[in-house]
Amino acid sequence: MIEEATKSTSERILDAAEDLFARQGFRGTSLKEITELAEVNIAAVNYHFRSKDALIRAVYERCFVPLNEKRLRALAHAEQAANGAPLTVEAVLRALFEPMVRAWITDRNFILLVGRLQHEPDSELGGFIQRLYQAMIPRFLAALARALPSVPEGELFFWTHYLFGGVVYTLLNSHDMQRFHEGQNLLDTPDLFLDRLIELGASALRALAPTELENADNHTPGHSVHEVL
Amino acid sequence: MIEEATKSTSERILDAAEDLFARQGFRGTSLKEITELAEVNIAAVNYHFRSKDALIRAVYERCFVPLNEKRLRALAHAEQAANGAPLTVEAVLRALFEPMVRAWITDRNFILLVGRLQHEPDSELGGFIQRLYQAMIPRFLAALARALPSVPEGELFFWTHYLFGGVVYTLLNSHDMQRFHEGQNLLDTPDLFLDRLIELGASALRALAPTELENADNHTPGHSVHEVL
DNA sequence: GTCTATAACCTGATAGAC
DNA sequence: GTCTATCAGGTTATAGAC
Repeated sequence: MIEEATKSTSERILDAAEDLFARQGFRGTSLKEITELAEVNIAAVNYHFRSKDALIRAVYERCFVPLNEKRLRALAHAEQAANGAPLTVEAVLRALFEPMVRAWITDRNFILLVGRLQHEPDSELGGFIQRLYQAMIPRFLAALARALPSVPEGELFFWTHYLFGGVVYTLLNSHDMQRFHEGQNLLDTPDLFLDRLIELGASALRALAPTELENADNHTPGHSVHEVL
Repeated sequence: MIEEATKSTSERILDAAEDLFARQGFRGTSLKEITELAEVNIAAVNYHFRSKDALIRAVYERCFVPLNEKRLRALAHAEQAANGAPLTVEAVLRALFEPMVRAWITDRNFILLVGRLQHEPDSELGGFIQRLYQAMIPRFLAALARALPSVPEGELFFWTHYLFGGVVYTLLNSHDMQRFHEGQNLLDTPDLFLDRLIELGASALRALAPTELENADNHTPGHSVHEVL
């Protein structure tokens, strides 16, 4: 996020745009502000990117593509370790949530940009991001369905989406913790937060199938996706 | 949301502003758009409200105050029914969530406006809304602490905030259900959604206190706050 | 590739007639 | 209370010199 002299003009523009879009939104940020923060000429945006809309898409692509790759790689890695056996719910949720939480630690812009997207449901940008997610969701849903075969996929999707939303909201509104309740909170210890989150999420999804036994032999709650990244 | 000829100019402006702010944000909405949708003169905004900022606060006040009143009234009603005994976790969560879900059914602008606030953390508006919530949170936290006395309040707040966030995200991104998974979903049956949500949330909060027994005598999962409104 | 200059337009806010 | 007219400034985008 810090503009270095070595970075190219287009990278400096992307850095500045990411920062300002995250904080102020798309419409709330002018090209003038972006180019001033990036310390480039105002005309450079229209030269390197075609328009403001194209710049927005470039910013999102740079954020989302690597994160979704990490998630899919973490899932593939867990499946490889399971050696053909169905994954535990915990393993699937960890592959889904850990990259996002780790990204949040190093770069809080990402979660802000995710939040911004909730208000662009019909735009061209929304469809663009939708395509990115649509490649990921079937993979994770299939893994969850193998972990909990007796739960209808529709319910699995609905409540995993709910749990996912809680993570986004919690990270997005992390200041609420200091604002409304003094003292330490779980976000100060992301590893502990992840463990508790996965524990809570897994028990919630398991509760959808009261009679489900599920194979618990390769249950590794402390296992981290961190090492594969 | 429908402009009627009988409504006053300031009400027409508030309706139009609420609609456009919800869809486009504050910075993304011009006074010209608002006055055109409201079918009033452009100068009327500065006459009835002092400025655009004051209009935004008026819109939020009109949305938030009644909802928080409903939540507090539902909690007070449940406590009255419990006759001095601690409430169940379910009863507290229902008082917290039901007014929001019911508001979402009739007016989806509200949840969009809530979402917009996540990106105004430092502004004067953020502080304004914070004061509204700050009146509510201690009341609900106290009720939860009575229901689960062995759980530290910090953890109760953190995970209730998480569960709350999941509701906001789910309602805000309700289109995801149709987008990513065909067929019926829980949001088509809000009463069932509420029951499942409260069930899931209560078991999640109870899991924070493994040794907790808790009084389950006035446990009424199907009880609705609807009748008191 | 980078700059200046400028076009064409929209913004919030206000003054003053009715 | 409601209107027109207008202010000073900001907006995206582009044309053309270097």
